[in-house]
Amino acid sequence: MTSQIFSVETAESSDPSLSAPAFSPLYQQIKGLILQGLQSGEWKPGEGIPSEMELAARYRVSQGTVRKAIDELASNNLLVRRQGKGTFVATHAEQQVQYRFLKLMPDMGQPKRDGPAQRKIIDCKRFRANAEIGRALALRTGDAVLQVRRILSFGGAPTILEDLWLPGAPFKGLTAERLSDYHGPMYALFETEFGVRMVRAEEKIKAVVPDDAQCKLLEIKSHTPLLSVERTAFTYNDTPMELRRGFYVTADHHYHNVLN
Amino acid sequence: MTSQIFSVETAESSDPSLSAPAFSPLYQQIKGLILQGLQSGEWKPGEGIPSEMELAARYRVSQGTVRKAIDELASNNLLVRRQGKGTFVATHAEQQVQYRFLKLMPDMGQPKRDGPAQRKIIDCKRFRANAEIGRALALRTGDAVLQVRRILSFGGAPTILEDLWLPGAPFKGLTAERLSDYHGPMYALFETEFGVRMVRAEEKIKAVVPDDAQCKLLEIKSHTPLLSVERTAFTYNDTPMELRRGFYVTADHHYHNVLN
DNA sequence: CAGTGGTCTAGACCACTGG
DNA sequence: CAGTGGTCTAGACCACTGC
Repeated sequence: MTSQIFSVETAESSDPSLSAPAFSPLYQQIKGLILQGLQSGEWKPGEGIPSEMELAARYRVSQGTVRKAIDELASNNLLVRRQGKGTFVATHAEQQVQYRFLKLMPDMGQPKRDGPAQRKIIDCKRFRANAEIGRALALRTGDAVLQVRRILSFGGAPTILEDLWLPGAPFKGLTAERLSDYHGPMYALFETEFGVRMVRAEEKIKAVVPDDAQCKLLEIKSHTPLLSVERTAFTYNDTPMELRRGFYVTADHHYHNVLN
Repeated sequence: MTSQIFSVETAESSDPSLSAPAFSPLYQQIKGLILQGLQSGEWKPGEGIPSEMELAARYRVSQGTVRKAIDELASNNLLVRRQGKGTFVATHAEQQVQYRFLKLMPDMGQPKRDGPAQRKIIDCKRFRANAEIGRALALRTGDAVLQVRRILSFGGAPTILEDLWLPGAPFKGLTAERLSDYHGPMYALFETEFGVRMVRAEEKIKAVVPDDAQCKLLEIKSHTPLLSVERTAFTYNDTPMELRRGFYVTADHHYHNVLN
């Protein structure tokens, strides 16, 4: 079983020294096939995927090969392995860490945040993408965009003011009411209601001075600096699906990061 | 070769339901042994470790088992694999990314920073640890501590002001002159001159207002907020070896982070 | 108990590096 | 070319879960 099942790496041109050899190990191809199943919705967040033996049979490779493929997907947080039970599609819902992408922690106290956050939706409106939003979300200027503004409070103190921009098409039907009614992480709602799963994100962080509106909403004095956190979140295929600009009050909290 | 070479997991008491089963896979034990070699200095940063086959023979396990051990150490950035050449101890010197732990990027421009940073050592003095420093570095209050203050500039603009605290014992002989003379990352100097390798770090980030001294050193106006980045860096064994408090000017730069 | 993921082995072959 | 890491297989057994 050394032969390639999938017609890859066969692009052997007359001059192999030019252009890429394009060698791709079998397990990478399997990884790609599993990824397709995830994107296509064959297996939904929270559900289990077939056992390693089943997948090995389906793709006609050994168990060790699909194992290595799954290993990588699991280390990318796309799958979750549970010994004795199976392998499951990762989800933002029913996750021990309520906010996987929120790295703001209280200065004192446990990794567990001081109780669940209070969330208040301030605004939720549609408009047409300007150049900046369009670029960030890979849309054309003028395409429909949804903007959400909300405040998160910890222990009663307003701490995070954030604006979100979402592409209008995938999120058709999202309203302030639906956001307010939903209990649980926003990304979990995106999964269950709109079939959009956030997989990865990048953040750019700066220190800024608040404007008057921000001071009022966050109940801070005008000289209190804010942490500006601009996040782009991606679904499968590195498709950007959300732009988010958050302003964090860091009087009693800090952004926590681990470097390896 | 299923039997355990190392006397582990044999602690089978009369009541196995009580206390931990303490089962540890073979490859974890191998990982521990390799780690010992790294800590003890048997293999130094930049050097190569024995080949997988050699290690397999030495530890009396299969190649696949040491392979899995090395895989984990490599994903922890302790080792670097190079196909066809061997496996090497990771080092902060001779690394493509000059500053592995510095996540400040220019707003515009490549991931490559705008040329190498200009570094200026402002101060380097010894004193005795107060309670806070002692706690952070796992020292007793009163133990010798080294404090360094320096400024990093990018393209001529002072951008980072940072204070470092180091335990006095391992860094005996460190002077401002030696720091100034050294070209390359500070952590590389720590490796080659003091045998201290930084493996992991944690950062706590806040937005703060600068004081007068910081304004003068960073050449900024008093209303310019700063990013406060407090880092604890660890060697092997999760031993804290450095406390660092940096203040970043984020007018033209941002702290870049990736979330998975 | 059967089914799942997790470990370990032994051996074959491939891709890359350097002399 | 020999030596290294990288891939793939086949099969055995272990640890955990749930019925």
